[in-house]
Amino acid sequence: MPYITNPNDISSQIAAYTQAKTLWVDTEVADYKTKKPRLSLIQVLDESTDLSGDRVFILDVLEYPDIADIFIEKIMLNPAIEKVFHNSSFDLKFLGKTKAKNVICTLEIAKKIPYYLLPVPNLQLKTLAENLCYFPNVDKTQSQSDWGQRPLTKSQLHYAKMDPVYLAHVHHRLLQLTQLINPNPSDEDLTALGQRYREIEHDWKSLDTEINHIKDRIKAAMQAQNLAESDYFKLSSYEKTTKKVSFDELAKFAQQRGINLDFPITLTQNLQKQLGLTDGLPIQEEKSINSRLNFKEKEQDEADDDIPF
DNA sequence: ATAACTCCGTTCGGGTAAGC
DNA sequence: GCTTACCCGAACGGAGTTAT
Repeated sequence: MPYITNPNDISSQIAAYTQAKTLWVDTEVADYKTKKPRLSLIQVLDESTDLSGDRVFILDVLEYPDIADIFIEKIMLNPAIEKVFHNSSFDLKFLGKTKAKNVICTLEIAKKIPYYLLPVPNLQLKTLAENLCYFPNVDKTQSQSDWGQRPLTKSQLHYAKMDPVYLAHVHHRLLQLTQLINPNPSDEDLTALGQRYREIEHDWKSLDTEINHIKDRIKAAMQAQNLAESDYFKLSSYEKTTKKVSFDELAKFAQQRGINLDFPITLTQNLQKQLGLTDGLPIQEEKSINSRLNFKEKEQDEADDDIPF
């Protein structure tokens, strides 16, 4: 685990990384609660199979923002290098913002995977590392420590080194799951999918209706008992203001003020009924095709009404 | 504290099926 | 054949999550 503090060494390490295909990257930020947070560390891993963190380089850029800028220019803005982060939107605030190219976010990937394939209470890196990759005892206690102090403690450096390791393994497993959930629709086995649907339909209906029933009861109960909070739930409410005006008044108003209100209004069935004949109205029709799944109750009997033998 | 993003609850419109 | 009930998707806005 090389911990590099010398600006020249950091620069040459950055130069070496320009040849990489994929980099797993994490940052630590000091004073993140203040108005002027400072980038403290950039941790980089270029070999996803590393389990120990031996190949992680920790670049200490706290005193060298210009070196961080070199990292941004040579690595972050380079579309040829794939950069993997967890919750990349946070790190990108310090590493190139919207100008960064070819950035992968494991949090975003994880969000796209349905719960039944990734049944975890949250999608924090620690949780994914433990549940998806079976890393024991992932320590996140240093996460909110003082990254502005020097020297950094041993456990801070250990924490900093391990994050890219977790990241690379989580990334690998997420890619596997992603492949699993994105089959080619043309190749799908509709019989197998239908059978699976039948298998779980009963449990799904039972659970779904019970969950909703319970929710409704809890909501009604908390409202009746005037509770904003119970052991398990918070009840929030907000006021919603909807402003309405009669169509006539609106038209008059717009005309008087010379306001251009030339935008289309949907003629709902209700409106059409009220209008009656709409001859002379330049109505534009937009057609859309919506498809919808309908279940067959039974296996269909071989049709006896369309095949004449 | 922040920013980006998705989730969740709600409402609305339109379409289909059930019921008479 | 007509009305009613229900379901689905779209749209909207607040809540929640994630990193340090």
